[in-house]
Amino acid sequence: MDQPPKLVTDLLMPGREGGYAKGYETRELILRTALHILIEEGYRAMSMRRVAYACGMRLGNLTYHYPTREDLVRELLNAVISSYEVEFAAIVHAPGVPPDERLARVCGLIIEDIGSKKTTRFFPELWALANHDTFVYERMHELYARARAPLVEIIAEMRPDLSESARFDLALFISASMEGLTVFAGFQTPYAERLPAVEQIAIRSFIDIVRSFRAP
Amino acid sequence: MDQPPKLVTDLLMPGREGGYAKGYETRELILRTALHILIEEGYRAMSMRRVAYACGMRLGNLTYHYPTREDLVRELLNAVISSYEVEFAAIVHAPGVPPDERLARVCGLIIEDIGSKKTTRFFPELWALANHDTFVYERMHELYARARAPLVEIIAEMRPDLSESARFDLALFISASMEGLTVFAGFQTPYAERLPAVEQIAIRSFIDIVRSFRAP
DNA sequence: GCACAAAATTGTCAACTGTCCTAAATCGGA
DNA sequence: TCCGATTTAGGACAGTTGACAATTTTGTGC
Repeated sequence: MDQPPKLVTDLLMPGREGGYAKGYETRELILRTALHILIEEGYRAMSMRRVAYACGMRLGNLTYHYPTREDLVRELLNAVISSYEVEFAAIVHAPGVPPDERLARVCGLIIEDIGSKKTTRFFPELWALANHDTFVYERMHELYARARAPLVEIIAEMRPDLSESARFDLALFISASMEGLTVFAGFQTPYAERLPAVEQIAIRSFIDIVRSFRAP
Repeated sequence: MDQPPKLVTDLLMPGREGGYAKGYETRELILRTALHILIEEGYRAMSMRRVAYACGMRLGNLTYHYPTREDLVRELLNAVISSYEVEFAAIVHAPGVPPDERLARVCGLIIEDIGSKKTTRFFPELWALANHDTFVYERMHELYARARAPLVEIIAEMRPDLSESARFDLALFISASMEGLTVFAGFQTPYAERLPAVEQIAIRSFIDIVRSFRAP
């Protein structure tokens, strides 16, 4: 029932500018620990002290690196979101494959990622936060805009006859549709074992609707 | 930019058994206020004192009706989830309409509900909570199972040739697909104004995939 | 080895949290 | 109207929270 070991880093630190190497490592430990608590016990449990003690350090030390809780949350989200952004950037460039197949591959990757513990746990927290925090809201939708971009491109190849707006709506639907699976077929959800079957349905459905869509 | 006035109650109190009418009204006020805070400011802001003072009452009074915070949260979720359950129950029974049309109607209702402030704000909180709280997890998936039931029925009418499992997977995909729209095209989200367009795409896509699905 | 910045530690602060308790006020049925 | 059940007020409690100041330890570059 455990998770396959993830080779990809689930957290991308911003480049170190000045400061000692040790401090940089400390900050990475802090963010990694904070993420761990967020995933395992939720946002409410992710207090400054909780993070500090889980790091084996004192509160004052934590507040030295991240003066306020808001600073910590901001940097944590930035680090996690950045890790997705570099992953997506790597996927976009895969030429010599027909667009249908590329669409299937991209969607397959995204849906399989949804089955991972980190994604299943992290994003619902993010969605909830985005409803009440402007910074989270903007950063999150910035990420999703990047994640949608490849979809829009592929759809444009498949359906050059469609308007830009229609293509966007299709990509939006496909993207949102996949994200919705998180709650129902994500890690340790009731229908986690149906994820592969639903993935097949989803991909077939997406290709169909892109091929057959007619503007109203 | 405001919400059209909702006539349907967004919170269904459990039947009053014993006690004075006053106490019953107080409990309703408490739950309604707690929901309001949850929607407007998030789960973290929904503290006992915050709820009590927003109700214009003292903390001691709140803890009389809901001794612990967990009691309050449990009852709040039950009340909100129940309101959805009675709505769904009303929709199920609408005979004399072809299944495609019924599928379109049910999905249309659900997607339009996703555009409401209450739904857009409440459910992401629920999803996040469900990841770390067994009670919320079970109650939430109980709700979704009921919400999916009509879909499964309609799909069974449209595709009696399919296996039970295949029908379920289709319903699961359709249901999850719609829920995913919450984050992107829900109330005051970046693409809220695309919700009607995406609704058309979604419904067409759902009917297509149910009609054309072939077991692997 | 020195000087100094960076890092880490300790302790304190007011504010807030959930829970519990008792006394007073209020309500509804007899 | 009166009495018991129900509801409310008010306070006390221990524990937690985020923020901050003062201090010591550590590491780096010269």
